[in-house]
Amino acid sequence: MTPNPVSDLGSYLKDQRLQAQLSLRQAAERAGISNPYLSQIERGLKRPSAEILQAIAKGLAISAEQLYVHAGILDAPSDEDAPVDTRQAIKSDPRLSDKQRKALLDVYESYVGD
Amino acid sequence: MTPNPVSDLGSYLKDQRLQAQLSLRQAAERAGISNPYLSQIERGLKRPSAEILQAIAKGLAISAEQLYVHAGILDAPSDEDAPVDTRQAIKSDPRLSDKQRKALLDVYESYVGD
DNA sequence: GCAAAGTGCTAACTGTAGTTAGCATAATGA
DNA sequence: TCATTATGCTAACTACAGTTAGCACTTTGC
Repeated sequence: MTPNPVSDLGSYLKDQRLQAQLSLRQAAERAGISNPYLSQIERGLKRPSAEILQAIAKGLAISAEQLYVHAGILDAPSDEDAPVDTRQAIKSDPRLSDKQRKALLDVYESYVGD
Repeated sequence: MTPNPVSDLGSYLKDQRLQAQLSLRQAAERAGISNPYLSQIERGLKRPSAEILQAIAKGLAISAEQLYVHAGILDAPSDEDAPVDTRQAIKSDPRLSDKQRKALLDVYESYVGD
């Protein structure tokens, strides 16, 4: 079921780093940590502190909350606190043109199947 | 203005513990950590890992997010600026995989600029 | 062909988180 | 009065997070 959160954190981080087109050293420098350490984190050999995680998240411009969840440090977003419905948010977003709104909704629906 | 988050964490924790009518040892046992360590945390001598923080939070039945913010580990609630934020909705949508989330965010961001 | 620079990795070290053992004081109760 | 128990604290240790130095392998450019 839920994959090991700690070892999974590594591959998640690596994924995000690659998607951001960053080398290990570049990402490490952005996060202000050493590249061997980031390497060890990505391979699941070390479990970074939350401070480090936050720094990495900032460096990769991704959500710290997301990272914490993957690190098993924060409990998964409880469905009970009723996160805003994404579809609804898109529909009512004033910053989107109608065309953009439609496109974004299409992408979203293709993902969640509906 | 904003007090030092790290040293402030200690007094915040102590406050919460006293409000819960727990002795140091009781709180430590509930959190599954040693009482000297909790003592040092409360006095700002040690900075606990996020895992420990989470355990303490659970023991005191308080919000882990709250604690993380006080620990300076999580940035203060960001949704103040945009009440119903599409970006936020996408980020916290449990139906999306991380890849999909990233992709959708990329599309959205390309639309609204930011 | 071969420097030069970029890739990720290993080894060995340092610092600090978190431990156990035990101290001093204050409150309870026989 | 004196043992007992709970309070928080200090000291000394262990484990591991995070460091620097440097290796082997590709890729780029002259």
